[in-house]
Amino acid sequence: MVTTKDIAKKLGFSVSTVGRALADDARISEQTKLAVRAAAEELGYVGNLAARMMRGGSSNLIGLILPDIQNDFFASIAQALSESCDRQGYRIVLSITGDDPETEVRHIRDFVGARVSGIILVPSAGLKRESMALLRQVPHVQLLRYATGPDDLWFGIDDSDAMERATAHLLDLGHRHIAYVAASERLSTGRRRLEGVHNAYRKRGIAPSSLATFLDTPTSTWGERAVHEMLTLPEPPTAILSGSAHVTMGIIVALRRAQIAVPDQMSVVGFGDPNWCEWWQPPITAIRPPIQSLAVNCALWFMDRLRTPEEKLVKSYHATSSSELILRGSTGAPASR
Amino acid sequence: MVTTKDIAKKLGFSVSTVGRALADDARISEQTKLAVRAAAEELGYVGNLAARMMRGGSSNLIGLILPDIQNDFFASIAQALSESCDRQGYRIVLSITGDDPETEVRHIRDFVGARVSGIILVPSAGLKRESMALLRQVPHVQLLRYATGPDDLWFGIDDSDAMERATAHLLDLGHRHIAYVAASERLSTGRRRLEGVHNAYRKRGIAPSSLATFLDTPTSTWGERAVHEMLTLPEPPTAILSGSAHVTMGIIVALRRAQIAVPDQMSVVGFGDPNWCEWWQPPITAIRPPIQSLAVNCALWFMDRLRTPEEKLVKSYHATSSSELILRGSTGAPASR
DNA sequence: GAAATTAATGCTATCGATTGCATAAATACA
DNA sequence: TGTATTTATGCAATCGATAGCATTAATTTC
Repeated sequence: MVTTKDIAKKLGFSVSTVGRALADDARISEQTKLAVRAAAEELGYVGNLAARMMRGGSSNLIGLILPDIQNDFFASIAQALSESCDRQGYRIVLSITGDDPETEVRHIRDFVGARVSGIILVPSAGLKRESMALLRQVPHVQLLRYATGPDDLWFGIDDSDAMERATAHLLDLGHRHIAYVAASERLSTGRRRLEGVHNAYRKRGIAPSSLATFLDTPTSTWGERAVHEMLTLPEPPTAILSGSAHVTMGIIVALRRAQIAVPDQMSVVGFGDPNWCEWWQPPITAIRPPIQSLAVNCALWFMDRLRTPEEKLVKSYHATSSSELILRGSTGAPASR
Repeated sequence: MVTTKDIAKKLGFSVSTVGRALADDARISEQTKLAVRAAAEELGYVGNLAARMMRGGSSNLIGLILPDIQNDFFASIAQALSESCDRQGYRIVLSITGDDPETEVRHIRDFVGARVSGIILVPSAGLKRESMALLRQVPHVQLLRYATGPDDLWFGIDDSDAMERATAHLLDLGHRHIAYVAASERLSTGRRRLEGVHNAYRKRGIAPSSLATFLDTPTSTWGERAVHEMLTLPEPPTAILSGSAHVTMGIIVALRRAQIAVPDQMSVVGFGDPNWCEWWQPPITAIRPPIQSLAVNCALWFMDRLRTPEEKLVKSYHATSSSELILRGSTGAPASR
């Protein structure tokens, strides 16, 4: 590959002069700069980032750790982050962990090895001590999920509030037998969302005894299975709260297979609002988290932090944004029995 | 950050010894190795990739260029590629171009600057000369879309064959007035798919005069608009071929709004088979491209190529995999008039 | 017991870009 | 005309890991 040395040799200059010309140093004559730029262009010179980094420079790389990129939720985040970072010259190194803590450590280690400027992560459920130790070496911020151990910096959704409003909606419609199908409590988001469900009950003075929870992995398969299970209950629910879009899909498909009419026999509220929620028949009432703005805010804040001198850095920062509850056709009053 | 020098100082060894101990060099005594490893662990040493790269080493980074990560199609590719590469120790640097050639050049330039080991790209419609020149400096392979200019290495779907079969399915059902809604011919995939449609007509000796094509950007909005337009034709189609999943979504939503029954009044075949195709009512007949295996094959082939000595490299390689046509409920014989 | 071999480690140059400190030439000022 | 100043450039060290070539000590061989 072409180096400054090649350019220097071609023009009879020293590497210093070439380097300065390319950096537009004031000391270099215009004539020389033009010659150097022309030669660089001609030879197809592209500066070696590794060499630049060696001299204390930073890497313009930001590590992004996500559990899954096929999930619409995370894909939107990747898109928004990528755009925001791009605008400031940062590139994204992608790590897809599949929620596997081992993979997560490996990738974090590589990020540190590559001396990325920072790491934005959606931590896996079982974030390892080792990962935390590695993270301590690099500026980082947590997104969506929150794990104690790394720096206390977090951008997320007010999961509790969102879920509380969804639950309130169902309770206010008169539902008393509600099923909650979601991710296990191993994730911070799982815990918060369940908390929100309970809050809604508590604030209305309704005993949560009639709440049936189905907690496992947030997949459509789990949504389907949960529906089958809840239908065998002595007193089946009249409404379902879903904790994730994949689960919602599983639920509504299973309901249709079981020929249960939505919303007449069963109301459904989903967390997460992919396009098909609007297009489904009936359109699905759903919580729409502000993913886009969340990701953009996080990116801007984080990149600003990367430029902030050490002594001015805040130790702790939590930013929560609140979601919208989009009322559509999948919720209604319970059928009278 | 901790360097080999720090470890050396702590233990009273030279950096060479530390380096060799970490590299498990045979000349170093077991005792020393243990001491060095322990110290490295304790200090939280992570080798500096940049420094390693300076000495002719390669970067374990692979650049991935995609038009859009929110598209299910590309997200699956990213996932599969990421997993395959991970298994061989490669990390993915992500570039989302939004099909903008300017963004594409910038990202490719940065990839070259970062001395990535290779680039896997889905080229944008207007891949610039500058991009091609930069690509010439790095091993690369094209995925899905094919552009002349970069190396003649390509992994893709047999778009023509797939579309031909979908068209044949409709023709064989008796449809003669067919609408084809897809991406413009600026993309290689767009051209090939249209080619396939024509092939089906030709092989059956049917004049393609009754084929109405609606070519633009492959979005759901375009799908909706195209439906509105085709319904105003003097002789509206009895079947629609869609060139992308997004378009399919737009089409079926528009049809439902217009209260046109599928498949009784209108048959629909989509290119691309996201989950909801199966779950929609009626389930959508769709072409399922082997994205997963395509991505995995591409990744394995490419990483193997990265290890191949220069003189043994093939100059040209095209791999096409064929798609499946999944027959579901959205296609049927045309209504008799 | 002297020479030869092996084992364990150190010294130093290298990769490419950057930068402080010379140096050389050209111009300005007294 | 000689010194100060500006302008344009070169030299050499630096960043961290690696690898060829010493070097030293320990052990084996004849």
